[in-house]
Amino acid sequence: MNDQDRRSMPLFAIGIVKKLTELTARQIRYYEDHDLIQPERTTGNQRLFSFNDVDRLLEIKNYLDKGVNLAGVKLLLDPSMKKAEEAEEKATEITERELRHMLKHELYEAGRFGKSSLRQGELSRFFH
DNA sequence: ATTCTTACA
DNA sequence: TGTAAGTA
Repeated sequence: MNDQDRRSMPLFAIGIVKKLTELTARQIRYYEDHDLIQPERTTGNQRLFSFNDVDRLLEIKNYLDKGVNLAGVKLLLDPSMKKAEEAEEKATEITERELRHMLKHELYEAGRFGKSSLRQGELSRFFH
């Protein structure tokens, strides 16, 4: 078994994830409803989160703290966002005034790092 | 004891 | 988002 398999392995119940991310169960479930994460389910319908899910939630939390709304976070975490211009259009179209001003410039620079660099540390430094 | 869904403040 | 209710 390789690292990727390990990172995507369904291991933690929501109670663990709450402690790890300091998010409420309400928020975690809400983000799932909005397709920002897709945790596995046990036979009893209980959510099981992987390391990737936890990292993802941490990133979501960071963006949210920076003032980006769900629509914006969704775009930032979307693998299809390879070009800043593309994301910029969608962002301004969906979240209008919220992201338009702030995200315009920052997404442009962030986009220059490409998909693989759209991770926690690297991109977050653009959001001040 | 925990988590889940639904629904209302 | 928080929280209450009724379950699984």
